[in-house]
Amino acid sequence: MTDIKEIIRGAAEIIQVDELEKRLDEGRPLRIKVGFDPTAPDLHLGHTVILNAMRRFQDAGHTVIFLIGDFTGMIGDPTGKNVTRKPLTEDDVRANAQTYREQVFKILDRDKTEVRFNSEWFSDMSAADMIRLASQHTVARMLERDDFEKRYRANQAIAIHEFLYPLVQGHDSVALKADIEMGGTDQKFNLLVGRQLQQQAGQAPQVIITWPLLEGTDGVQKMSKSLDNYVGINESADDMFGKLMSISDELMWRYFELLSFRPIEDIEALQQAVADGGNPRDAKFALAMEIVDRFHGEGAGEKARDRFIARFRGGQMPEDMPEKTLPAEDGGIGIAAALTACGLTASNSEAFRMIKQGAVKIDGEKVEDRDRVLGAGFEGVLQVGKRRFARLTVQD
RNA sequence: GGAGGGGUACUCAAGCGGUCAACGAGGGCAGACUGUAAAUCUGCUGGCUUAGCCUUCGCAGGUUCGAAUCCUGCCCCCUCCA
Repeated sequence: MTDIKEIIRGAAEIIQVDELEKRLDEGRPLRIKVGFDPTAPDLHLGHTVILNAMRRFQDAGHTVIFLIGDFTGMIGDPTGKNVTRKPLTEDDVRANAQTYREQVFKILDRDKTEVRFNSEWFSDMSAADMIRLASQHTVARMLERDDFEKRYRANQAIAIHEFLYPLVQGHDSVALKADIEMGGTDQKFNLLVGRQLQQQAGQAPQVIITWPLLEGTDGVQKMSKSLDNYVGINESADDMFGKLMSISDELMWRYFELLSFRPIEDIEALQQAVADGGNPRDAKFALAMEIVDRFHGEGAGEKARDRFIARFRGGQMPEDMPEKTLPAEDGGIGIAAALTACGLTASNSEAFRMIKQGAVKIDGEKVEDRDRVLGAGFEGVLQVGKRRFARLTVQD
């Protein structure tokens, strides 16, 4: 039996702990519901925090319900920013769901996962039923939600349908008879509505477990694609490894807690080793290897680490890099134009700046002459900074 | 419907007739130092056929030798009143 402490490690909040313990004591497989937005199927490590928790429940013998909010997607969670959101077509939803499946089962146990759509019980719901659902909650209680309250006080618009979102999500819990619902800390209010609706429907209220939003590689803001501080689960092993190595030491422990499957004692041992003078880099290696292994298969992490070491400690070039062949004009091509054509710099102006700063190398040799011309027949590796490489051939 | 305030480069934010490709901060990139970490220091951060030239300050016109800066019209945002 898996230790409950292990399962809920890193959780932000549990409502109520004693209810959770009681249900676990019942000895039956619990139904754990987690809802996913059907619009953003490109997962990054931030999303995996909750997937990992789901997996731990599965390993302890429980059933996980992967709920795709296709009906809810038509409403759009109130963010205050995007009042209007393009409704998804059925085809979109199906395609997104497929992408989800492919990515999600890298972590979840397929056999212990129930994939459901909330359109199952909503698309046929009558207007009368919907109004009946709406009657189960009050405006005052809706306004308890932080962002509603702020917007209301600030005289900003709140559309009626936004009030419906928590109700719809809560009704999902009723329909699924969820024992537990998990979500990000930003979901707390919606999850609480589920508790209430279940109670009104005569069900035992679900236990709520919220998970922190993982910080991105910058260590400050939450991981998100738009902030470009994310590590995508479909990224190459080398990119993934490199990005993980670039996080700060402090953040590394956070990632260990939320992303690693290592037992807590192991992590504490690593922490102790670093405190005793061990190189934190080695702990980071362990973290990066574990995560690369998870998404690229056993052994991929070790290989990624070896390449990493070879490249950065030994100062070697990466094995694979973009290759480019350019035509020689008037017998050659200017270094700046070549860098830009290879995508290493955004413009010739930037290329000149980089050369001036001593950031440009050809086959490892620093380029000093900004007007250098690469003649026809040139073959070599262009480099800007530490990480941008391209292999270039100049043709006649 | 009325009154007022504002739209400047990735973001915030100065400038209010020439010395402005545009202060400063953040972010980003690069160099040094390292463990491709953090912190720190330094530089860069519109484009080009790059020691010169070209295009930028909501949009379109106008005044002027010269405008981000003045005038006119338009669009958008915010605040107060109805």
